[in-house]
Amino acid sequence: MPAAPQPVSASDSRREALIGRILEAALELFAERGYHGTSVPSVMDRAGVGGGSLYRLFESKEVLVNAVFRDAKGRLERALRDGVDARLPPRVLFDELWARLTAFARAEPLRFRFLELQDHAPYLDGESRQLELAVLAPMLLACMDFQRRGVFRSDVEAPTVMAFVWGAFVGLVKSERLGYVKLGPPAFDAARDACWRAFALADPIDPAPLEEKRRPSWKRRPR
Amino acid sequence: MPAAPQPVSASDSRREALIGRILEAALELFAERGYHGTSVPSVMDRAGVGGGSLYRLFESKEVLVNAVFRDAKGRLERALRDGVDARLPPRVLFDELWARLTAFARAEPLRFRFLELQDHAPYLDGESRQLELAVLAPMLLACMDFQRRGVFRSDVEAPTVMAFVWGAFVGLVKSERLGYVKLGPPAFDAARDACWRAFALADPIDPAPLEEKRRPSWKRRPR
Amino acid sequence: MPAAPQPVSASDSRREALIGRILEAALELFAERGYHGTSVPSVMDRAGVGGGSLYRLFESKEVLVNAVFRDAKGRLERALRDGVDARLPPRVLFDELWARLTAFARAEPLRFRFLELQDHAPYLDGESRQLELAVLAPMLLACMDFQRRGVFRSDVEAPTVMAFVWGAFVGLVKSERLGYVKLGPPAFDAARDACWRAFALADPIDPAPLEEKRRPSWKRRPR
Amino acid sequence: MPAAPQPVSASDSRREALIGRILEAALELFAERGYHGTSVPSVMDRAGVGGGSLYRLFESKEVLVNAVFRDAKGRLERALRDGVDARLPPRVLFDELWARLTAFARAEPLRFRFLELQDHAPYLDGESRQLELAVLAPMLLACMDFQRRGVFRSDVEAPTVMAFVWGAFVGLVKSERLGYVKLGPPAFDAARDACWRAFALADPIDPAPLEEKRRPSWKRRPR
DNA sequence: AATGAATGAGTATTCATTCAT
DNA sequence: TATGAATGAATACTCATTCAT
Repeated sequence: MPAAPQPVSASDSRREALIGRILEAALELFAERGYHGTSVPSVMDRAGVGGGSLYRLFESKEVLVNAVFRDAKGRLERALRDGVDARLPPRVLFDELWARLTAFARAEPLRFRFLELQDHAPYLDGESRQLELAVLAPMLLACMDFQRRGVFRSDVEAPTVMAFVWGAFVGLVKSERLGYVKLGPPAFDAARDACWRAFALADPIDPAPLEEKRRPSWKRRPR
Repeated sequence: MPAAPQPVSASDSRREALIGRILEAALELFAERGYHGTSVPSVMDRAGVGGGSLYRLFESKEVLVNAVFRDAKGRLERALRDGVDARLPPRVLFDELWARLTAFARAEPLRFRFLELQDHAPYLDGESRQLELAVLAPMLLACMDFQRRGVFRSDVEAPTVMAFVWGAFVGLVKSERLGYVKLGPPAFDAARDACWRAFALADPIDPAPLEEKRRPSWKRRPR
Repeated sequence: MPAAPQPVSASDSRREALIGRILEAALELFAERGYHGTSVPSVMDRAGVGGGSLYRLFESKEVLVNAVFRDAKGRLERALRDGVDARLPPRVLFDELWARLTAFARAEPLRFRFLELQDHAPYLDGESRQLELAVLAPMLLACMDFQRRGVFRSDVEAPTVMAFVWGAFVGLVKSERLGYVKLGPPAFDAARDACWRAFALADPIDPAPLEEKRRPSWKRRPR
Repeated sequence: MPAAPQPVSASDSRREALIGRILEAALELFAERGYHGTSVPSVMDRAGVGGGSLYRLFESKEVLVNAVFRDAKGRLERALRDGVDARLPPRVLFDELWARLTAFARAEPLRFRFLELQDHAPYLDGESRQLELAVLAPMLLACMDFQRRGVFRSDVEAPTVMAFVWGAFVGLVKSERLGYVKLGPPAFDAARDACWRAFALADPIDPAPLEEKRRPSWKRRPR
């Protein structure tokens, strides 16, 4: 089960390293200044590569930003999905996802910020938009499942719940970045519980005892 | 009680009209493509003015974007604040603010989107940032008041509550714009109730009977 | 003998005053920053007139600079010519002209500087260039006369003598403006004598006794 | 003794050539139309380079004009200074300098004209102004030396003598450029002698016999 | 393969000039 | 008559992209 394809030759690995440097540099700049605010030469400088090399690997600025997007979105997707057992008890599953999201935002602030900035920007291509859905889909399914099982209320549609929860989380992160609040683990936990209260039906099915099993993946770096 | 100063001459009113056209054109483009993605000539074209005119009224692109920001933020502020009685019962006050926010987002989608794009972007000047706070402050005060009076839980700080609620709302609006969900009044009401549940203490102080008085300003345009 | 034409009506005199203000403002700016470095709006501002007025009186920037040039050159011409008796003894005549030149440069530094800057600039029209000659002609005639009468050497042509003397004078003034030297009347007198020595034949025809009659018009302002 | 550093690579020499072409083009245009009258695109066109290239080598129009100035002033300085023996007999030294100045003005009319246009113009930077003094200093020293040794009169200060002589020379050159006079070697020699007479004391210390040694470097191109 | 020199279309901004009021 | 709002061509400068080395 090769998670990452092995480079087959020295030159391949050089190529990979170069791509990595460029993607990293581009991420930093795009996240900080946005797509239009970032010049290709500034990416070259930061990555320490010449113009020709960059353009051999990415045929245009648009292709580059899409690559950065797919890389970041892919990492987020894996961070949320890998090794999650959808059959966990709802509350545990919910907490697990929230914890993973928190960990990702903490470990990869630039990627998180970059992804926030790009909501269907016109320079994103079809494939990138597909990925958007790929990230949301499993969470959406879980949400629908919760509703079907009576864990979540059904007075709002599942996508709306998703939008709400995702929005609330982004709001917290953005607010911290702008310096309006300083958030530690307890605050994130409280926010998580607030989300749960917002949509959960008061249910004896999902009782307090689960409390001990929570907080499972607090420090893991998804990178 | 003249809310807006009356233009005292024909040339003043022409000037106002021109400023209005430019601000409108700039808003549309900035909201759609962002600051760096919008060229000054494109604003001229859309506003139907020559280059010199725009630069007589706004001395640079930065001044222009700040003017658009202040205009939009000011409208939002007035929409949220004008005629609100902070002494209403908590639940009624909360619903009122939510309704006003909803109405603003509906009536002024471009302005709302533009404001969401700008998170303390480096081209906003001091005065614009002041306004940012001016909008949040009353809501923040209400939130702290709710906590003090035991209406809201106190396990999260008020700014965090604000960030959460604001983020959730933005998440909903953005999601609708991207076509992920279609939201009608009932969905917004449900989201409002979800927010309330997220932070309210189950309290007999704020009893059900208030229910009848809700939904007060559903169609008002905040302008 | 009306030197300046009398304005025949109130509106004529307003017109004259306006023209005067514009010419003055333009002179100051052109002298300081040159033709291309001076914007028409800056002239309007300094003169305190609207764009339309300026363009009614001067149909273009080129026409304006020519008017300034002719005004300045005309003043210089009159300063050098009015009331000069070409039949004075050579040395006296020479000293007289030098004194007038000095007085003009002192009294009208901006005009002098402006005139220095414009050597056949391409925006000067035929009439302006004619004036150039009108200023030089009498001096040139005097110079040729001196040569004919054996007062000046004849190993250089008269125009060359003129160029030399004029250049030397401009050199002094420019040098003072740039702060390289500080020149008082004695220095100008010494320079005058140096010029004389440069071209005069040691002649018993022009003996020392004339000394008393010199320095005749030291304080007159040619304006 | 390598006067100019050898380009160490092909790309270095291409770079030098490009810089040379740009400086040449800029010189021609600045000399003809002045700084403000010359557009950067016109320099590009004349040099046959694209916009980016010019701006890679010179970061702004101001930097460019300073480079042209320094290049021209440096050439003039070397033309006046290289291989001059300050211990030559005064008259011989004076003639030598005059001859070099003449040769420079003949060989490099554009550079001479350009330098004349710039009188401490506001766009010249500190380094350029230093150079200004570097050119004048040796001549000034010689002049002061002449005064100390009783070769030149002392009724005017040395800087004034310099200003006079330099101004006279510029006057001649300018006059020829404008077509007022046509100057050959004899005319320049006569002007030189006029300058000498203007300031020299009649002295037996510097007798006629030196006459034969004069006119030493009439055709040398200063670079 | 990799560089960075070179390009030229594009950007923000200014300014000579016109014209409605 | 006089103003200054309005224009649009032109300017200094940048940047996405190409290509010779």
